Amino acid sequence: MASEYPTRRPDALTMEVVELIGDVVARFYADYEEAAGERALTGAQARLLSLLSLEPLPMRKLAKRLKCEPSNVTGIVDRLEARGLVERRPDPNDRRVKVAAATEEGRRAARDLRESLRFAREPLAALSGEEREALRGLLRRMLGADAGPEADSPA
Amino acid sequence: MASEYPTRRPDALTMEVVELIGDVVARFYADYEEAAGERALTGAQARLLSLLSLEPLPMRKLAKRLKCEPSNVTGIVDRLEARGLVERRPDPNDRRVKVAAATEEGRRAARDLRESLRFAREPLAALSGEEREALRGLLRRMLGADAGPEADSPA
DNA sequence: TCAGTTGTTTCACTACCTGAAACAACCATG
DNA sequence: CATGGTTGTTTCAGGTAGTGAAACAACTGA
Repeated sequence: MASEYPTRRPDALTMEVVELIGDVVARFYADYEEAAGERALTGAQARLLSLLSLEPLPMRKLAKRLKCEPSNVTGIVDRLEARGLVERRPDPNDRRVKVAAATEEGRRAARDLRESLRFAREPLAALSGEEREALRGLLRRMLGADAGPEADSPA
Repeated sequence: MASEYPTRRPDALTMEVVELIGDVVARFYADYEEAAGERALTGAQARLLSLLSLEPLPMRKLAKRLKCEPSNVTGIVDRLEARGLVERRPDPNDRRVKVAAATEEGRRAARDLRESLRFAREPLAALSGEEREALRGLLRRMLGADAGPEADSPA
């Protein structure tokens, strides 16, 4: 699936774009952490809460989505639960599984967070509507290209 | 300098682009961590080493570049130094400061890492040269828009 | 029934990260 | 040149994130 020539160096234009993407990533990441921090959340907590604000998920699936070990999710959910942002529910179909769900307050916090992403407004504001559409198209193709590792439902 | 109406919700197109950027960020970040991991480096170690592969830097400046506390840098440099990838040198002009510098092996590791970023090749490979140029332009404008916080030299 | 599997947690361990305090070296001023 | 303030680095305590192994309960299939 991967490149046939893993050591071939990309051309200058590609390298420059990679550099720029790296900068954007750094900016976005920093802004995200800061927005989370303003709500006394860590980045990991914010990411988990964002997932749960869409739909409740069992611990196991949370771990898969966050690409980490289930034992790690336990701790993050513990801390969010202690603050009343998340709760654990039993799964009626399988008494082993605990379904983590955002509470009303948790959903509110997640919405707040999403809407406060400064990065969304400021740098993007420099682009016209047409340019944003062009950017959307390019990003979609980048992401679609290597087919996101969606090994989720066929588990 | 920021938006006048911090709570105004962005339009749908903007939100979608933000979503896509988020996805790109997640992909890039994961790939970066993985590439680092393959060389037995953590993400933080890899980022610090990348900086030092360009030029030696005093601890204080490293902290500024990494946007973290100097006390944190101490530990990361400690671990890299223990592995021979980085060394601390005295600053002839100021006996208080320690200048961290990548060793030959450290520079090699950083170059390796940079060239192995899969994200550089695969998703970008889906774009034509023209599209890459367009993307470069858009990213540049996004980053230039809010003037990167370059409070570095006037320190 | 009972062996194997799966979902969650606990535990030990490492790394990251912050803030406060210690310490050395610099610098300015009297 | 003494001395007090500042700056650069480290140490420490404390909390979060992350892994991997082991424990445990509950499910599943033979």
